[in-house]
Parts: sequence; C-alpha cells; structure tokens
Amino acid sequence: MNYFSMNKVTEIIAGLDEGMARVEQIVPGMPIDDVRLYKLLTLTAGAMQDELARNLKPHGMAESDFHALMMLFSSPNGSATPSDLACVATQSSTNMTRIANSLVKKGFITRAHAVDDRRRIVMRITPAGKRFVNKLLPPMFPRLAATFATFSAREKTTLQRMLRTLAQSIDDVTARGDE
Amino acid sequence: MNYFSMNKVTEIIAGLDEGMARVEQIVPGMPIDDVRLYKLLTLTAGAMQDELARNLKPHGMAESDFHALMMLFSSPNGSATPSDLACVATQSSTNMTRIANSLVKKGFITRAHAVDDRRRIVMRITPAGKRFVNKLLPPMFPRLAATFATFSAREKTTLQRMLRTLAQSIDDVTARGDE
DNA sequence: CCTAAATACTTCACCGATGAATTATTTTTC
DNA sequence: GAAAAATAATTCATCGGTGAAGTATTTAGG
Repeated sequence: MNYFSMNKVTEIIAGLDEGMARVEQIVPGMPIDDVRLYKLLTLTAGAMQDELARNLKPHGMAESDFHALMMLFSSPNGSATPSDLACVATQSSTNMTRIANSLVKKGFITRAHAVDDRRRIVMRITPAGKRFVNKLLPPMFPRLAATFATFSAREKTTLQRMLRTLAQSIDDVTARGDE
Repeated sequence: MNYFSMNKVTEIIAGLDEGMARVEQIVPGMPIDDVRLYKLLTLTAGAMQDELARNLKPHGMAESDFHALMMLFSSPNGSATPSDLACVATQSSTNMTRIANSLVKKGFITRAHAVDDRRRIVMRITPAGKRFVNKLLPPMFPRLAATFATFSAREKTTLQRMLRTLAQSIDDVTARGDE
C-alpha cells in the first residue's frame, strides 16, 4: 500500500471533509467528529506504515516480518515463541509460521523445539539478524524524527497520553462487546 | 486482522514499552519517543479498523469495498470514476477494479463508460447501495462514540488538530524524499 | 492411570492487495 | 494530420493475511 506517495494525505483529508459535510445532512445521529477522528487516525497511521514498507522493500522484507524480527531483537534474550510473537505483532499464528519460515530462510533467526514443552517452538535472533536490524534502523530515524518535529515536546507528551487513553478506551469497548 | 479482539491493546503497548526500553540502550540515536508515537498510532488505528472489519464481515463486505461505497454515498451525485475513488480510498487502480466488480455484483453500484471520455468509467451508487449504507451505519455509531467518549470536546479538538498537523508533516517529509 | 480437553504450531484453501503488462482511448507534439 | 506520449481501466501473477482443519504434545479431570 504505497499509495500515499502519490497522493497527499492532506488532500485526501480535504476530500473527506467535503464528503462528511454532505453525509452529516443525510444520516441521522452520525457522530461526525468521531468518524472524522477515526479517519484521521487511520489515514495518518496508514501513511506512516507505507513509509516503513517503502524502506523495507529494497531489503526484500515485509512489514510484519520486520516487526517480528524487531520483537526478537528487543526481547530479553533475543528469543520468543511464535504465539508470544503473534500476540505482540498482531498476527495470526498461521502468518507467524509464514514469517518464521521467511526469517529462517534469510538466516535472521533460528527455530527449535522448547525442551520443557515440545509443543512450543523457540525462535531466536541470529547475529546476522542483529546486524541487519542495526544496519536497517539508523537511516530511518531522520525522516521519522522529521515527521514529528513540528510538535513540541509538550505536544508529543499530550499526543502520547491521548493515544494511551484511546487504547484503554478501545479495550473497554471491546470487552463490553464480548459480553 | 481481528487479532485485537483476543489481546488487549493496552497489554500489547505494555510489552512494547518494555522492549523499547531495552532497544534504547543498544541502538544509538534512536528517536525513541517518535518510535513510540508511531507504534501507538498504528496500534490504535489498527484496533479500530479491526472493529470495523468485524462489523462488516456478517454483511460479506470487506473494508475497502465499504470505503469505496461510502465515498460514492457521500459524493455530490453519488458517482465517481475508479481513479478518483482509488485516490481517496487509498487503493490501487487494480484493487479498485476488484472492488467495483464486487459492488456491481451486489447490486450496490452501476458502472458505465463516461460520454465525454471513453477511457473513463463512471461508478454510481444504486438505491440498494444507499439502503445498505443507511442500514449498516447506525448500529456502529454507539460503539464508535463510546471509544472517544473518555475525551472531552476540547481534547477531541486537540487530537484532531494534532492529527491534521501530523498529516501535513507527513506530506512535507514525503515530498522531501521524492527529490 | 486413562481419557478428554486444551494447547502450540502447521497445512490448506481462500481472500484482499499489489506491480507489471496490456488494451483502448485521448492528448500532445511536430 | 499522423505519430508519439499520456491516460484510464483491466488482466495476470504474486504476495501477505486469514480461518478451519489437522497433528503432536501437554494438562485437566475422574
């Protein structure tokens, strides 16, 4: 999804604002400000994910593969089980199998059965995997930092706090829906 | 991607906070607060998109199909070309063809060649398509509203303003990268 | 101790998304 | 006016993601 590179997020948002003004007139009770926030969130998040995907593509790596590798890189001893990873990387166990296959093939991780529970697999990052991460990350930092550079430190804190509040709210609403 | 229904966003974030504390020690110059904001954004946005996907699934409709239909619903005369839609719905023209096929099959839109330019197709929402939208939306409003209910009106305005600022920033950084 | 239930991971079939190539049409260039 | 270039949409092949079903192992219950 590298569509944002051709279209400005701001222009998409402008078009959405127009459309929403019209819909507001014809759909009773629509929480228009909440819909707008939803769209702003998903559009900005999507655009940033696209940027990441573009950075990964020359290395022949997909986003979810990268996230899984990053999780291993940042775990206490560079290892984790597929189900643990699936949780934090928000992937199905099916796709985690595909990801593990891919990373093993690249030599970035190893895979072995756990000793204490032979149902479990232990994925462990290799030195090559660590080197790849260490080489891949630094060039991405300047643009990521630039993206948030218009915010003051105080605004960043505010945004972070609000997103954490939103995450809690999402969990609360989701739990309510499961009853 | 309905993974969030099984895992709490807040727990995923907690795990990420741990991992990031470790990575911060071993990757020099990493803009840790910006990475954290990126993850918070993509996780919350992703969780909300999952909620939408779950709502659409019983109706046999995918998110992008829904968004395209909503765009037509909210356009001045219920019509648009595939390339226009592709832009605002952030989809490739390839996928817009798939989406159009799907919506035509459901009877929600019609498709015809433009008179003034036979390269162009005009997609137009049908009365059945309008009825579907009018029936589908209202049940989603309460939970969407509940998700943002913890924010005061002032906070919502702040969040909206910040996300618009972020969108502009993304466009600026993207334009810089294209040079 | 044995059986049923639960768990971890994988396989299979399918869905949604993409880029490259293609076709038809329009616009631009000379 | 003719040819080249550009544009709009579609087709084809491939990738990344899922749920259901299946296999192997462990845990729970009687």
